[in-house]
Amino acid sequence: MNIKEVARLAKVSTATVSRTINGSDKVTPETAERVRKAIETLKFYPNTNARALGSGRSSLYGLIISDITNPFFPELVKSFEDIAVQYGQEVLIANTNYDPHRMEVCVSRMLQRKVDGVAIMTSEIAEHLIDEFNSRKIPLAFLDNATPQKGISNILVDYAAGIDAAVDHLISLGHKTIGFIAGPMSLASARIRKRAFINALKRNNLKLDLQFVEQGNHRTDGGHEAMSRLLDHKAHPTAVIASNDMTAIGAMGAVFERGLHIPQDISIVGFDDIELSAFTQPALTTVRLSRQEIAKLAFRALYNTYQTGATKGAEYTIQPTLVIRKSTGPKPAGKH
Amino acid sequence: MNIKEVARLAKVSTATVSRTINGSDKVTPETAERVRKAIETLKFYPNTNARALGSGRSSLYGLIISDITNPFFPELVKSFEDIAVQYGQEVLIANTNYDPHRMEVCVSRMLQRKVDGVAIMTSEIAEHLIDEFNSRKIPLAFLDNATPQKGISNILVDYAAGIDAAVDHLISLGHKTIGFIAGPMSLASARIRKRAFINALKRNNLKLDLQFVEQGNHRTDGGHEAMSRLLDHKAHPTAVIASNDMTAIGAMGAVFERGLHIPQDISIVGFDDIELSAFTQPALTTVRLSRQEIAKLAFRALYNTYQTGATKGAEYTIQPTLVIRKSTGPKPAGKH
DNA sequence: ATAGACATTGTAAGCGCTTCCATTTATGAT
DNA sequence: ATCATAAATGGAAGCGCTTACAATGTCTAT
Repeated sequence: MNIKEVARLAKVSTATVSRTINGSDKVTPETAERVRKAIETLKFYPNTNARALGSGRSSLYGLIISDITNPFFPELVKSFEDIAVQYGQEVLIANTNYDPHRMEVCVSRMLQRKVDGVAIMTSEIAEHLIDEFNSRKIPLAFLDNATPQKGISNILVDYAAGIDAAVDHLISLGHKTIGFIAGPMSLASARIRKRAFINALKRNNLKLDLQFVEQGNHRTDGGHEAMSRLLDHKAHPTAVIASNDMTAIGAMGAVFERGLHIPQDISIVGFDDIELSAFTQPALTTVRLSRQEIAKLAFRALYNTYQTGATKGAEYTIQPTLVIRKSTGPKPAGKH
Repeated sequence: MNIKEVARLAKVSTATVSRTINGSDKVTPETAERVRKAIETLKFYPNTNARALGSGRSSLYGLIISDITNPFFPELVKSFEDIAVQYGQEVLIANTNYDPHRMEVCVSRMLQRKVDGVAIMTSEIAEHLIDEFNSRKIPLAFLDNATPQKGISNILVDYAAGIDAAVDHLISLGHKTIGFIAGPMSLASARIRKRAFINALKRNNLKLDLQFVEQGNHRTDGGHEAMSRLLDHKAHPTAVIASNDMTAIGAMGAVFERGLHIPQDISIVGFDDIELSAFTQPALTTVRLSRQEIAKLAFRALYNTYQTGATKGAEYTIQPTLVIRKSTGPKPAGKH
């Protein structure tokens, strides 16, 4: 079953069938109708591989993530696909599994499939791999690229604004001693969040006690351990901000283990607003980072760059927003 | 950059380059080495579209799911990809968004990309769409296909065994009045789970009180409401089994709202063991349904069928296993 | 030295589309 | 009626591979 058979049945040339499929305006409505009917009766599905090969356009956009089982990504993937579908494009997903070596495999897949653009939503990528895309003029869009390059689009997140909102919220609840559980310092975004926290304290004239800035790893276990250490201090903070939600969830577990209550004894704030966060007990107050917005901006940047052949990438900044749920409350009376 | 340039640089024909890429044994090691070096220096990536078109094999396997943001699926997707990679195959993911109409789009994508097989992990699919695959001899693998057909592989889940294990566990903890929150009756698997629950009670000579068999919807809100209704009974069950984890999580929220404690006042058991379940407070005891096993069996069935050209599909049964965490405990003293 | 068998490599015809260019047909101005 | 112009359609080359088949080279047995 191919375009030739359709052409035969519709009594037109293959060129006309192709034009009909692609919605060219150079086909009379009657001819188009005849072709469409032929396609229908033959149950013909145009071969994507042949189309891509013939046209030189794959209509495929790559999306490289760390790991689909990491709760941060599913919503991002879904949003990216939704917007791609709106533009009549398809999506190729690849995950690195946090392994720089696997990034090569991901890039290779993208290159072999001749994608029209790639969104890279995970940090580590070697310079020479970026070059592969550049030399082939394949548009790239990064999330949080620390060292932006000409021609590459970049989605920046205003982490500072998000952290500020969290700190302000806690201050408005009367908290004066606020702790922080940082993410891995190898991650640029984690470093920025930590710094933003320190700056926010300064801005509000709260004293910064470095023993209340603990180190986590953006996973639950790290959050659990860091919070345990925080609680070991006789005068521990009455509120703690975690660098991401998984950390916050781990931290909550540590609080419960000590027989303390959230938010009566201690308030917790996360970052990201993963789906899980609405279902913790109590529901987690967190700084929402809209994956939908990230996906939309990234896709549009890629699409526009590909279509216009632009040589310089776009740059966007996303504002996270505070989502107040049940894990934050007034500073407990009698505490400092 | 194409195979021709590689051939020129390596001073061989394109056929030899192709053979080298595909690991044919009809190439002298020295020649192969020369070709490989040429590929390396030219940074050549073979065009997947051309390969598929030329060979008639796409080496692509489709995976149709409901929605990647549904916590049941990410692990399934990951496992499916992992096993596919092991076999040197690629994966095309499509989601229906629970919309039968979107299923047509998914099928269309699969057909256009000429996939070598499709795993359908979501229920509703119209008969005529199945025919499209059958007539093209594209292997199919279903999860829980209620009406199995010749030529189609089927992964069955022994839901009854899972529910039995949950009931036995609760009985061993002393519970005598056990409630159940069912899933949507439109779902075959939900119907089976409910029936299995009723049978398990019978088998253990526990009296079945139909007012303790509530209706949920496999989402948190349904679980919440159903549990609220259950708790309205003055003599409510001391343990409740939910048809899936999302339901169980919603139910837990309802319990907390009444100021009751889990598992001291009431025990809760879920089904599926989604990632979230290990992080609820308390961690959810649940019946684990291994998505990894499902994915492996489905992929292997498809791959084998495609390779051998077999006309009859395989059938497998998966045994779920009880995962005991913290949401179940001894029947509260003084209760019936 | 020579024929036959076998291993390696090359030639070229597809695979199923898209699209440039040529051709045909319709339209309108003169 | 006639010709220029535009619109619709067709012919065919090409996209980058794979692979059947042909050609070449090597080696052994005679």
